[in-house]
This record gives sequence, structure tokens and C-alpha cells, in this order.
Amino acid sequence: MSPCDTCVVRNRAICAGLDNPEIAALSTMGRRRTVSAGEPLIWEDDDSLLVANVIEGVLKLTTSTADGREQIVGVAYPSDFIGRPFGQTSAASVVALTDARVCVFSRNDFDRFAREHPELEHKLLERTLSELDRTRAWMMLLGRKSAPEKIATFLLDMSDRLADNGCGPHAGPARQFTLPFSRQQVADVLGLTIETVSRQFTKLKSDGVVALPSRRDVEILDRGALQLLAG
Amino acid sequence: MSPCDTCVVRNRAICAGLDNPEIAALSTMGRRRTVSAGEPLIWEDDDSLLVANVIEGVLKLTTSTADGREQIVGVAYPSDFIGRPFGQTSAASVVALTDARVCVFSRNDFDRFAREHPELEHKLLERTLSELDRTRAWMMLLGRKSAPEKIATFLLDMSDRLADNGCGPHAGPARQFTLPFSRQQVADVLGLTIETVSRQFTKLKSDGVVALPSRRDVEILDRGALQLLAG
DNA sequence: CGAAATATTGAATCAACTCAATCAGCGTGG
DNA sequence: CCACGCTGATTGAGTTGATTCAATATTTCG
Repeated sequence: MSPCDTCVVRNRAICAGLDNPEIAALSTMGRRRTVSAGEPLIWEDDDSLLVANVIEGVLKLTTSTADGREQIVGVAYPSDFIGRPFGQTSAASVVALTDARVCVFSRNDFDRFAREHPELEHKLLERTLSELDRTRAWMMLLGRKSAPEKIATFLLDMSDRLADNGCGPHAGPARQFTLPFSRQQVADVLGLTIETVSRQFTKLKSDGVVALPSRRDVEILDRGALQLLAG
Repeated sequence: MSPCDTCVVRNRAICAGLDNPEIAALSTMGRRRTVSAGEPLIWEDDDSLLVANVIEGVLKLTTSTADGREQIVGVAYPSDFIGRPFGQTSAASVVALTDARVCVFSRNDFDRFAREHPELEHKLLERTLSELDRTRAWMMLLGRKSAPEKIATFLLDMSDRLADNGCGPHAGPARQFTLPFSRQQVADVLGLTIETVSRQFTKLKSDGVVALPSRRDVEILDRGALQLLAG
């Protein structure tokens, strides 16, 4: 019995659609590992040695300048695929935001396996195309939106992505949720400073648009107002 | 004889690697068309009805806000693939910057053909992964770089991508080139205003870093200085 | 040539940043 | 248990880089 049989993302990750012999083969190549909050898994510009599926937890993808400025260029949730297949180096670092569990493959093994399994490559292609769409929408935010618009867009995005996507029917966006980000990390997602993020949060709170019961918790009181602010 | 036999991007586009019967089949599905400078080919949020290979010319991929702000999220050169396969809607508009020639497929036809030809899907996957890398690098620019850094990075990027990639050996980055962008379009790539772009260009000229013989022409006089400025 | 579009330059404003101080939450150890 | 220190977040004051608004210059094209 392979560990995949009990994998909680078995039917959502790129493994979905593989038949039992294929899963068995893939299973022998992969191994599970945990990554503690704050711990890196992949380094920017390093040789691309491994790829992985996220089983549990949240990780950030970042790029940095020589002088230490950071931009979060992506966020990986359970069932997401991380790492750079079919390429020599990884363009982004991957660091866990929360304690996480991932299913890791050597890139070489994965590349070989993928080339032999078109269905898997197709899943990966669909995922990559979606991620590119999402990334391009974020470029609009970074290049053209004001700080209030950025914050509103961010909160709505979080509300969608942190929606309780368990097995319940039509969950819809979450009204209240816990951010996997510190204020600094929110700033690194939005291309702002921590002070600006803090001020915008305070503004939204005093305007009664959101409630902030704790540092990481958000409750959306007026979604319509947020959508209006998002621009 | 199919038009592909004489196609100048035959060996660089995703068609590369297909054998003759496959090319013949693909060829019957595609048709060539020209797109004049300024003419749109695909509209944001519209149903994704067509995909295409760029044969000649340059096109921009853009997203816009309701109130008309625009962000250029990608630029397509000859041999690049444009459009959104395997998805209902297109996340970006595609508009020609110069007169262009493209090889157009109905998305449905292309999707079906691609699913039957893993080698083609693999090529598309590699391209999409590279484009995602490039896009993420651009997010760093949009979120964290200053106007002078943005302009310097932009000019170096143009110098690389507009390098004479004919058949000559090891061309290297272009020392002088013609921008396919107006000042407004440069602003839309970098998330700046046209005035800021103009001021930065003037600054680089008066500092002797570049020469600007005409509105669209750039000659890099001091590449080292540009690299330093790029941050 | 003249008109229209595009680009540059200048002056003034403002949004977001920097720098600095205070505050809140939290775990530790006396 | 609570004082202490540490980290992260908030708030304030002042600055600045990029914008906006406005005027002028240049190029393009009918």
C-alpha cells in the first residue's frame, strides 16, 4: 500500500487521473517531508534539484534583489505544485510560511516520469497556465493599483483562496479567515512597506469594512465595500 | 506543400519537433492572418476562441481596470505562442504593436490536436514555464524597483530580446535597437507614467549612458552603468 | 504646409516612504 | 504570578519620488 492511498490531496494535485500502477511508480520516486514555518525548501538561482506537491500548509515563492528587497511572487497551498521542472535553475525561492508537509521528487526523476506520462504533463500544463493567468492579474495590481486598492484586492483574494475547500458543498469565499502572512509578508506580496499596510488595515477597521480580532485574523464585514475599493 | 514548409519560425515555434504528417495535419487547421499595428487579436475576459503562433512582428498582452488603467503583462515576439488553450476565457488582451503576421488556430481544434500530440504539449509546457519565470522576475521590478531601476532593467531586457537572432553565431545582446513601444507603452510595461519615463530617458541621455537618435531608437553607450542602475 | 499625435519639460502636489517612537502580545524566568 | 525583554505591529512626523496638471516642443502624416 502506497502512502498516496491516504493522501489528502490525491484527487486535487497533479497526481489526480493517474491510474494505480502509475501512482505506484510515482510513489516509489517521491518521499514525504515536513518543512517548518520559516524554513526554506528551494533557493532562488540554485540548480533545480527538486519539485514537490504541497500536501499541507502554505509556502511563499519569492525573488530578491542583491540589496535585500524581497517580492513574494506566488503562494502555494495544498495540492499546488512547486519547483521548476524541465529547467536548470529555479527562478524563485520557496519558503514555508506555516509548518508544511510536502511530497518531494528529484527533478530528474520527475522530468523523466512526466515525459512518459502525457496525462501528468497535461495536468501540469493546465496548472501552469492558470498560475500564469493569476500572476498576470497580480502584475496589474503591482504596477497600477494604489495602496488602498492593493489591500482590498488582497483581502478578497485571500478570502477566496482560504475558503474552506473541504468537502462541503459550494463553500464560497470565506467571511473570516486567518492570514498565513505577517504584516511584512503582506507588504512583500503587495509591493508596499509594512507601515503602509498597517495604516490601510487600521483604516479599513475604523471604517467598519473589516474586523481584526487578532494580528492574523480577518473578518470581512462589508464585502461590497471591499469590492468597490479593489478598483 | 503546406505553408509550414516555408515558415520562418518553423524550427523555433512549438511546431518544432513535429514530423511531416503531424505538420500537415496541424497545417490544415491553421490559417495565416495579418494584424496591423494597433489592431487587437484577442480581448481580455472574452471567450478564448483562438490561439496563435507569432510569425512576424511584436504584440502586447495587457490587462485593464474598469477605469481604464492599463498594464502590459507580456510581449510576444516571433515564434512565441499567444492565447489561452485549455481555458474558457483569456486573461489578457492581445494587440499588435507593429504590423504582424500570425498563424491562427481555433482553440477547440488546437486543444484537441495538442491532447493527441504529447510532444507538442511538452513544448507548450516548457514555453509556459519559461514565461512564468520571466513574469515573476517582472513582478519584482513592478513591486520593488525605483523608476531609474525600472528603466535600466527595461533597456537591458530589450537589448537581449531584440538581439539579432537571425542565423548568425553568438549574436549577444544588441548594442542598438528600435523599441517596438511608444513612451506610453513603455510606461504601461513598467507601471510608470509617460512623464516619468521621458524624464528618465532624458537623464540617461544627458549622463551619456545611452544615445537616443530618434523616438524609438536606442543605442547603449555604457552597458556597465545600465547594469549597475538596474539594481 | 498645417494639423494632429506624441514627447518633453516645468511647477506643484500628494501618496507612499523613511525614520523614530510607542504600543501590544507573548514567552521566560525570577 | 507577574515583571521583564523580545518580537511584531501601530502610530506620528517629516521627506521624497513619482504623479498630476499645464505648457511647450517635436515628429508624423495627410
